[in-house]
Amino acid sequence: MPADLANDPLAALPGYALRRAATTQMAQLSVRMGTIGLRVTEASVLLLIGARPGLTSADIGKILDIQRANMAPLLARIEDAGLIVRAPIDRKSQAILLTRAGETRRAEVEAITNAFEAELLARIPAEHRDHLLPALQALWD
Amino acid sequence: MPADLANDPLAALPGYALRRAATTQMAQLSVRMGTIGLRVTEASVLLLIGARPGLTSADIGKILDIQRANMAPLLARIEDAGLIVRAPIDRKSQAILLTRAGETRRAEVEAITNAFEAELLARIPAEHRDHLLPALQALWD
DNA sequence: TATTGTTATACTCTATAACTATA
DNA sequence: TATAGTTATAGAGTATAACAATA
Repeated sequence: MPADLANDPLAALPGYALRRAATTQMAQLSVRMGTIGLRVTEASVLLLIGARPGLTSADIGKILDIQRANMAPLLARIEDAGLIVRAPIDRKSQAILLTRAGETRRAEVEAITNAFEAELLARIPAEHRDHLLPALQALWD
Repeated sequence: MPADLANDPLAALPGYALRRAATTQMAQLSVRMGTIGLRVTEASVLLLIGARPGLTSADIGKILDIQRANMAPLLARIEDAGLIVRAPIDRKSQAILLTRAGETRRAEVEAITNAFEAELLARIPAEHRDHLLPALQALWD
């Protein structure tokens, strides 16, 4: 059901609209990432590692706002899938790097992401479009 | 961590910013609703029932995009808390109505919501502020 | 002392399937 | 036949606490 001011008194609230827009869009992105066997969070990690190889698990968690405790099983899944390897930095930390298969998968994630982002922006009336990203960035911390 | 274009290549993606902004803001709203013993979804139901008394469980679910199966335990919780009652419409459907205690709680939800929404908008640079709601509504269905 | 990586655990939201009863 | 309400169940994201090992 699209935003319906007449019947839904919550539809006029930016915070509520933010939640509804995010859940709807993320559900759609989840379906697309599912076609290549990835969850959205796993896909976001592949994009980050591709852009910044050598980050540690803790680094990735801080940047993507994922708790260290939740990074462990996430990395285990994409490692089991052969997409990443761990290179020891010292006896405590490990750099996360993409494998060849991981780089291939990352490129697929990038293609899906670019198409998704383009379609998302296309849905927004032109006069509002360029304001979305800066407005959202101001709400994020 | 706020949006950081230099270190987070995902920060320039509107869809990713949408997710981050929504999770951050909803976590904050969740804390505030928690002070009156409610979850965000429960609070949204109280606001809707207050504005449109007599809706059925199925109606509420369709408007708020909550599955019928998930409405059952949600309504059971706020009924057990004495905030709503059910009035039979026929032998199959029930109208959901606020009790006196429910109306009091709804007013508290409204106050929290108004303060939250005002603070949310205040964070957005003025030139972008009025564009957020229409942009989000265009993404929601 | 602080940080890394990990395990265990729990809560919330969301999703589907299946069932009974009634419109 | 379709809809209302419910139960059971599972997947996903998120959160805290606790631990061993190392910086």
